[in-house]
Amino acid sequence: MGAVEQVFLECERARADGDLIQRVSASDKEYHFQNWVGERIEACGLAYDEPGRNTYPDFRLVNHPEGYEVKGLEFPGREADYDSNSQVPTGNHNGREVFYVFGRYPKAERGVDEYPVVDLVVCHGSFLNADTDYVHKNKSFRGFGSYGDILIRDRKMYVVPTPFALAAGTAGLATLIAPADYQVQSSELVQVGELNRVEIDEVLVSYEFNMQTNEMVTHKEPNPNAGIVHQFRAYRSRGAGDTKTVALKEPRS
DNA sequence: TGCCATTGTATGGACCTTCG
DNA sequence: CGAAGGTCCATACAATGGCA
Repeated sequence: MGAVEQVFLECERARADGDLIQRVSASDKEYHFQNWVGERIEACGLAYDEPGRNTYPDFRLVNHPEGYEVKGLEFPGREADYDSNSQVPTGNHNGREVFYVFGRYPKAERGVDEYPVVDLVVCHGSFLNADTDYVHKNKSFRGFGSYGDILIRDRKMYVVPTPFALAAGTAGLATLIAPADYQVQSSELVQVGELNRVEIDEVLVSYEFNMQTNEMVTHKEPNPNAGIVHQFRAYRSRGAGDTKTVALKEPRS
């Protein structure tokens, strides 16, 4: 069985069994859910490189060319998109397949250090962005301000639609979204939908910011992959909401 | 004078808050 | 609500300064 399949099924088992997320500290907003996913990978017996703060994807498997990027979201809360600061989502990074693990959990309550996973989506990175060529780079320069000593960071903060916003039928359940050509091996996985994402006609290649008018202009070029359809399939764990179908929502413009 | 420990700066991750 | 603006701070990397 493919590693993602194992990880997904274990996540769903843990969610359904009510294995709780443990808050690390009062101010922790990034490790609690990551740790929960780490325990799942561990439960699968998969070896991984320890995630650091600036590693991408968070968990990199040692014996499979595969990695998992973890995103925790409060529920109810922000649903349409998530901040992907300085990291464009991709389905392939350094020769590794990248899967995103989105998990939603209840809003933090004072004095409550354990809480359940409401729902989750494991999706291939290419579902969020099909491109693998773009290389992200932040640049900065000094010289701004009356004294010329202020540094400006051109820090691109990518804001990406969440799979919950992209695909209807994902709320309250656990869903795996994989490329259509991905060979599912586990009989525990039931297909619950097909999702086709179509590439746009023009891609953004640059932008300029005028600091006097605060105008920003973007420049586009024809997309060599215009019209290409990227096909995905949604799966659920057998018996766990496998009659509820998943379909792409109307895209936002 | 080369090595290492310490300090400083840049980068990146992950939310939160406010306003229209 | 969602978009824009903001906060916090852990790390990576660079610079500095003792000291054998």
